[in-house]
Amino acid sequence: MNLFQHFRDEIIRIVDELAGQGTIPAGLDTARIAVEPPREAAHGDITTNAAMVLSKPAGMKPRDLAEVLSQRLAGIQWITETDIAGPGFINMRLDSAFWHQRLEEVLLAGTSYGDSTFGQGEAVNVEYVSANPTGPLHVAHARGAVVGDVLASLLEKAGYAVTREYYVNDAGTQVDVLARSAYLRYREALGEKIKAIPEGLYPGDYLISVGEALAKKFGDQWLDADERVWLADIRSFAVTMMMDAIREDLKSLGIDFDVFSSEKALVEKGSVEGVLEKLEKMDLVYTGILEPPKGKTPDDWEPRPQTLFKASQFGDEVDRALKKSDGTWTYFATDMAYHLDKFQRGFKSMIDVWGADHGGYVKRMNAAVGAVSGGEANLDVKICQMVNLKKGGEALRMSKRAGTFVTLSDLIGEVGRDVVRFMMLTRKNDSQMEFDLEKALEQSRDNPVFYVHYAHARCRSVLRNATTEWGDDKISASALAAADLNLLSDPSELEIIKVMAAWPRLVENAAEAHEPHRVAYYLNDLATLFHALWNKGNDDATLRFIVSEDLPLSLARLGLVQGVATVIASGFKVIGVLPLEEL
RNA sequence: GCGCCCGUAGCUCAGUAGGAUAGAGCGCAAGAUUCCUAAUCUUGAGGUCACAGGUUCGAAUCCUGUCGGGCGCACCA
Repeated sequence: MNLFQHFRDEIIRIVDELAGQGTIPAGLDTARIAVEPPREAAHGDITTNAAMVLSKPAGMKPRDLAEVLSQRLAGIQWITETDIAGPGFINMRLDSAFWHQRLEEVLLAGTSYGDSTFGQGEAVNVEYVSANPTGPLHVAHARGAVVGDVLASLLEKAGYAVTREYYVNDAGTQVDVLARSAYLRYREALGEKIKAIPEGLYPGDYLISVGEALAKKFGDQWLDADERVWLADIRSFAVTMMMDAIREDLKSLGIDFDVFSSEKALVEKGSVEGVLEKLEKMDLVYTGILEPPKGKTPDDWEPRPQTLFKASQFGDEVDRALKKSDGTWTYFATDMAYHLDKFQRGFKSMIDVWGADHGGYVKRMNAAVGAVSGGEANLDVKICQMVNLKKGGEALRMSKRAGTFVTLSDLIGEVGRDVVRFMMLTRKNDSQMEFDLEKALEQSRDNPVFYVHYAHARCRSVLRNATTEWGDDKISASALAAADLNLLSDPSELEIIKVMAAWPRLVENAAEAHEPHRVAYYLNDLATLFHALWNKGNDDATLRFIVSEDLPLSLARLGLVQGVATVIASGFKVIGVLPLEEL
């Protein structure tokens, strides 16, 4: 349970009661009432701004209203103490038995602790990676892959019905380039000497095996054939191989999609004509000439009449082209059709995770979704800023042209899957990030992945030791849940339970804000508290987890340890990292 | 020139939909250590939240402008 939500419900009930009695006006807007942990632990366990946000509409001074609310709150179960502070905060303390119950709840729930019905089963589409099927994934894709995947897991945990989707751009000119590049390698595989890869084709070595596979399957039939003869076949063959490679890369990151949507299939189905028709009916399309971009006019700029979408009616700066000057669809047109397709599949809530280089595309896509859904659907685009790879403080230069760009599988090979996943969440998605390969492998406080792993391993170690001493049946999670947890009375023990009890709230808030990085920060905080508690046992032997001569106390403390391990495992599950038994 | 993102301790960054006295790690100084190990912890110093206005009970957070950095900027994807 989200305990803050619980007490918020209680406060709203009291407000209604007071309104019923005429103490305060009826029909006050309670939406802005928040129940939160206070910033300072000294202020209590929970705090509410209710008196401050209601004071104006209620026509009362904040502190007077706080006084009234506070008296009622003191009668609520588990609230042992209320206090009015500052401009009108109501601070409350909760009975320690309440916290012991929370620990019991953790132990009974296991890693499903924090699961919530907050999302009420709402369908959410999370689209991420969607890299062009023209080569292997590289480091820049890793961040989007992890952010999208963990966000999806987080939303699932918070009670949304999530679909993980990959949009395969298998219809544009870039896959023709891929086909031509593969054709070159095909001729190479049949014995022809290829000197330099011509400008405009993909030079990567990864296409050599595509050429070989083509030669093996199709023989020399296309050796002297015109492009029109082989283009479609080679294109689809190469795209399939690229997608297989990409799926393989994603699998090594532990990522699996529910749906791969093909741009080609969408186009062939006539979806783009469909979206145009829909827009025409709404009078959102016209033929016109766009102004040159302000300031810097491209050299080859010339006025061209094009089919345009009235994006400016939906918050974009200018209207956007749906057709190129040669009459073919723009990428934007197919993308619009794709998002309409998502909407028609029942998604009113869509999240796209994109790279920084697509930042300028956000407004028009939001405009597009607003238009095609008639304002019913919502699109949130998460832009992942660049990742600068470093090794021992020195920047690793990535250049496709020089062939030195680091692939995703290189990165995973270097530091491991779990480290990549966790490290990608150590920054907000819209902040740039430095990823130091050496630091990521260090076993120190510097490395948050290790630090959290270490806390979990320490928990497991203590539990193993206890099992040796007292046997398996006493130390299982369910047995520990039945222990007398009220014996946990040290402030540091209660403090760590309070942080565990905040996990359900964090899941809901992070899911609602679409901010998966909060999970990583939360785990780091929990690990910090646990390491501190551990060391207290070193300073003061009476605070150790295992006190041989006191079985009941030990069992209660082992319950705490099991709880910490459980919540860490629960968070790791969202991040997609396996907790370690030992290091 | 325009748009988006960012600007918080010496460095790298959080800041929980506007809350109380601004928070971590690293680095620096001093100390601790029989459960997983000095791979960890404790204490301390360190801040004009880029700058200037505004909104209100209350702003690092919202609005406007300025400065600085990143990404992008008819028809590519």
